[in-house]
Order: sequence, then C-alpha cells, then structure tokens
Amino acid sequence: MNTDDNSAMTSLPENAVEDDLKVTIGGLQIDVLEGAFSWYIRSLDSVVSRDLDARMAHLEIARGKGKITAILLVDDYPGIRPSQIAEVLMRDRPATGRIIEGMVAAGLIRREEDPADQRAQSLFITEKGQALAQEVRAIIRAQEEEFFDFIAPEDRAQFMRMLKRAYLNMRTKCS
Amino acid sequence: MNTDDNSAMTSLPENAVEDDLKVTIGGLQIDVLEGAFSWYIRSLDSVVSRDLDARMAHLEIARGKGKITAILLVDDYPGIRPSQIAEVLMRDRPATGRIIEGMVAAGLIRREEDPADQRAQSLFITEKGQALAQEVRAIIRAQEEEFFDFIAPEDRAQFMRMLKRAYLNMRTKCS
DNA sequence: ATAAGTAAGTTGCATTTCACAACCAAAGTG
DNA sequence: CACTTTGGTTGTGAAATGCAACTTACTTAT
Repeated sequence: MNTDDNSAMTSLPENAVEDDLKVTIGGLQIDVLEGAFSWYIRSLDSVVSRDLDARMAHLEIARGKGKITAILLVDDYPGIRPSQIAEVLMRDRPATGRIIEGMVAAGLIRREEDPADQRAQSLFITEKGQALAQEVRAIIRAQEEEFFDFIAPEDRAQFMRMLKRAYLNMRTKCS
Repeated sequence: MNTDDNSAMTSLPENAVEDDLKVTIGGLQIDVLEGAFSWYIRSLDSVVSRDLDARMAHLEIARGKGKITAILLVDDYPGIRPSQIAEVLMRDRPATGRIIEGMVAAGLIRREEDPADQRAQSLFITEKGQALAQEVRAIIRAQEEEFFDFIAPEDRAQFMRMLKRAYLNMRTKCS
C-alpha cells in the first residue's frame, strides 16, 4: 500500500493525482514545457554541464562530455578503438577523431596501429593520462555528491534507475 | 509492502539492493559514469535535443531550446521583457538578445518600447508567430508521446516529479 | 581472384552556440 | 547631482557538431 516511512514524495500511490508541483520561474509558467520531459532534461543538462566544466576547467581536458568519457574508456580498455568510443559517445567519427587527436597532442593517450586490422587504431593511456583519469574520476564523484546533494538519499536509487532505463531505451531507439 | 500489480521495476523496497541494472554499451562498461547522474542527464539531453531538432527542422525556428521557449513565453505573456526570458532560459542577455533578434527578423514577434521603462522592451507575438507557437506546442506534445513512449505509464508521474524536483532545486542552487 | 561493397579514420567546411567583456542608455538612490 | 544598478546591444573568440568527400583496408560475392 506504499505507506512506508519514506517521505511522502517518494512513494506515489497510483490513484493519487498529486500534480500539485507547479513549476514557475520568476512567476512565469512555461506552457507545455511544464509537463515536458524534454524541458527538464535539457535544462538539467545545461546546468550540470556548466558545473562540471567549471570543476574540470583547470584540467587540460576542459569542456565537453567527450574527452572525459574518452579518457576513462582508454584507461579501462587498453587498445580500444576510436570507433568504439564514438559509439559510446553517440557522435560521428570525425567528432570523435578530433577529440582523440586533441588528447594525443596533449600527451594523454597514444595511438598505435591495430595489428589485427590495419585501418584501425589501438589507443593506450599514457602515464600522464592515467593520472588525469584518476583526477577525472574524483571530480565526477565529487560532483555527484556535492551537486546532487538535493536528491534525498532514499530517492537516489530510484531516480538513478529511471534514468538508466530511459537511457538504455533511448539507445536501443537510436541504433 | 509495495506489492501492487505495478511492474516489479516500478516500486523499490528500500531494503532491496537491486543494483542489477548494469549499463554497458557495445559490451563496454563506462567506469564511474555508470553511476553518475550527470552521464545519463547529458546523454539523454543530446538524444532528446537531436530528436526535437529533427522534428522542428522545417519550422524557421530550427535548433535550440532558446527559440522554442521564447516564442511560447511571448505568446503567453504579451509584453514580456527579454530579461525575463533570459532568466527562464538561464542564458545571459547577449545570448537571449540574439535569439530575440532572430525571431523579430523572422516576423514572429514584435518589439515595442516598454512605456513604463524606456530601457526595456515589450515583446509581442505576431500572427505568424502565434501560428508557429501552436505548431511548436503540437510538436512538443508529440515528442513527449512518441519519443518517451518507453516510460511505463505508471512511471511517468514519478519520473516527472523527480525531474521537476531536481530542476527546481538546481535553479535555487544557481541563483 | 577480382570486383563490389562496407568499415575505419581523416580532412574540409559550414553552421551554430555560447560566454565574456565592453559599452550605452535609463532608473533608482543617496 | 553623483553613484549604483538594471536592460539591451555589439564585438570577439572559442568550441561543438554535423555533413560530405576521400583514402585505405577489410569482406563478401560472383
């Protein structure tokens, strides 16, 4: 019956309407956007990204989801290929290639020729890159704790699960 | 006890671990990002935005959250000022000003001088803009239905509420 | 085995976004 | 009447991103 001691907002009886959470900004309502998933996702993204960029600003890896993800992947999967990174990033190969190019130039990763396939490259992390990857992990963890502190502990798991499900479904939809 | 006939994934007993939802992409795990809100938010954003851009592509209002929001606000609040729009968009005034400039040039809105404050402008929708605003609303509603169809109906309200809460908290954090 | 097709990366290009700084004009405040 | 704050504009520069075209290499089919 969903009557645990969770906060009242955590559990939603399916017959309760509870649409009383009206979103207004400076007194303005936002039309259809008020009920649009896309609005909140997009707005959250811009704030989160800005915050993360600020935290990474000193890091020679600066802005963008791309480099962050790339360096972690290369660190975790020695010999990974650019095209694999592109798939994770959901970017095309030119975009990914440039990200990699920048990281090679910065001495964070190293390119080799894939012995099994002469078209492809194998990417490897350098020592410098490895150190940076560790910093990146720390920053991401810090952001998760500090920035998302407003999510009640009981809600975290659930929110995360919903995001994951949305993400996975969306990926299948795109491919 | 959370034993409704909802899908098993919908209700999360607080003592169940249920972290079995492992996210992999093409067989790759994504390091700390796997547990990071930011990853899912940013990834969702890029897909949603792309989809929305595609749906709007024919609309003289093309890409970006900015114009969409702006035209709806001007339609809903005749005489609204650019700075108010900027606050909703969480952009600075130059960015907002250029969005408005483009929309004026396209004949979607009209600028007047605010009688009460000679620095400020009052924005008004034109007929053309009004028609477009209607199209925009329809597209957003369509996207919400078609694109987010993978969210189970029982989950919608809850996911929405969590997004709203996150959004509102984040706004207070930024201001 | 050779030809056609497909996949990996690169380059060029063109578009858009976006933030910061500097600036002007008008209000409000002492 | 200074001084500060607010509303908007212009300028500039950096960066992301997506598309098209191209080269090289692998794969498949005939």
